[in-house]
Amino acid sequence: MNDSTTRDQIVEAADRLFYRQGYDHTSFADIAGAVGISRGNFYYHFKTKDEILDAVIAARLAGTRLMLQQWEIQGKDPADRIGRFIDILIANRGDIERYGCPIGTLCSELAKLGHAAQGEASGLFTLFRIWLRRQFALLGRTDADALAMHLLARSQGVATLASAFHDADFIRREVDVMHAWLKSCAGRGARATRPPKDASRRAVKRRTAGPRPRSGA
Amino acid sequence: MNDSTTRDQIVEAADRLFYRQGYDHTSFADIAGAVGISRGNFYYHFKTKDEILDAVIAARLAGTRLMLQQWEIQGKDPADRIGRFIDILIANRGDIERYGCPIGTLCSELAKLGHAAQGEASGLFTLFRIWLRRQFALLGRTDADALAMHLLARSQGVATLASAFHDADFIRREVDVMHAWLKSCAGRGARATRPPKDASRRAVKRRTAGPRPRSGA
DNA sequence: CAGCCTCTAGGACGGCTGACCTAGAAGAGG
DNA sequence: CCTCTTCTAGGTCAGCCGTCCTAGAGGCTG
Repeated sequence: MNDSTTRDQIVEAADRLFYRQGYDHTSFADIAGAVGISRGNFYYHFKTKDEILDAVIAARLAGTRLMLQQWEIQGKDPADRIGRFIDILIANRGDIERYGCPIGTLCSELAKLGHAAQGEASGLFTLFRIWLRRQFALLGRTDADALAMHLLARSQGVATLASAFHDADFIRREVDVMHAWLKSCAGRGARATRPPKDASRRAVKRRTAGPRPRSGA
Repeated sequence: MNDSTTRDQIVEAADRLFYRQGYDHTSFADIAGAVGISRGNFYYHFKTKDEILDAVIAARLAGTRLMLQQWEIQGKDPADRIGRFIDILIANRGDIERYGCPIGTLCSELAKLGHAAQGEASGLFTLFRIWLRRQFALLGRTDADALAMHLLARSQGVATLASAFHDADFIRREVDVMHAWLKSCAGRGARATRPPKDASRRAVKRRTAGPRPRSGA
């Protein structure tokens, strides 16, 4: 189990190809060609194509957990951390314009295929959802989960439309709008739903266990 | 040109199957089985699978145009018409929860396949974009196109997440937020995009759509 | 009747798919 | 040297794919 084993190369190539071509449309031959190994060699590392998908999802989960952990450390405050999430759209705008969101398009495809790994794929969204929920809760919002879902949905929509219209500039504009929205969210903390509730509820300072830094990768 | 010709049945079945299973994953045998005709019979009506896709997209375009025209007539004012667009999510929430948005998922798949019909598929979005742009312009907004794209993106994101989490109730909540946002848009004319303050609370009565709003979402 | 057109059924074709097997290379340890 | 384990290459397999062909049913016209 060295650093750049064949297995890792397969997962990496499959990850990239699943993103760019879709899972169903990517064949063993495609991955083999990308890695530079023979077709039949797959059976030693993965018994079925589904196993490759599971490994790809596991790798994405691990990578996402790591990223969120680093944001947790590097971000000055919750608003700053949420801003980093929004800025993913900017950092990846080239790929998003061409292939859409890696998570959203995978979940959509697996849903249409009726694939068993739907739940694991949507777990990628859940990772962001829980993380965002905590950040919004730290801002004093009692509707933190709804805000997390709202922001996730906004990002998804931007990715879908940017891909459909091949318009990376649209991403920039919507990211600005999202940052403005975030500012208005962070400005008034204790506001719960519509009516102005009393501010007796302070920011939830749950020191809940963060995402476990488990999962080998 | 009878009413229920074999060709129409093929297009109708293909439309439904492309939506539920995806274009690439739907075979001639699937469509033939749904219609109840033999596999080889396709070649008389459509020479290639791409031709079926073109016919499906053309049918969706025609249906969407008809729906928008009727909204134009039935809607009392621009804000009311835009509200009807938002309410597609409610009317189709069952399908959206299972299969996502018919337009967005088709565009995503065709983008990954590198299919030539990408442009025609995104034309479905353009239909809504232009129509929404006109409505926002009638509201006195100078940034009508940005608002149209913003609303389209919001709808797309809601559909994607509702499908990933199999949560139709999320659709209801976000639709309420969108209606609130629309209200704040219609209030004053020339202002820039205003984000929603709250992520929950209901404020809208359901509408009874005239034509079946089966496209868009 | 014959002739023509529209439409359908069923099968055949090459090609690609995922799954699977086996021989053997590469390396470690004795 | 040999043996064992780990890993790889190449090939085989049944099965489905989109495409395409042909025979013929059914209707209409003359």
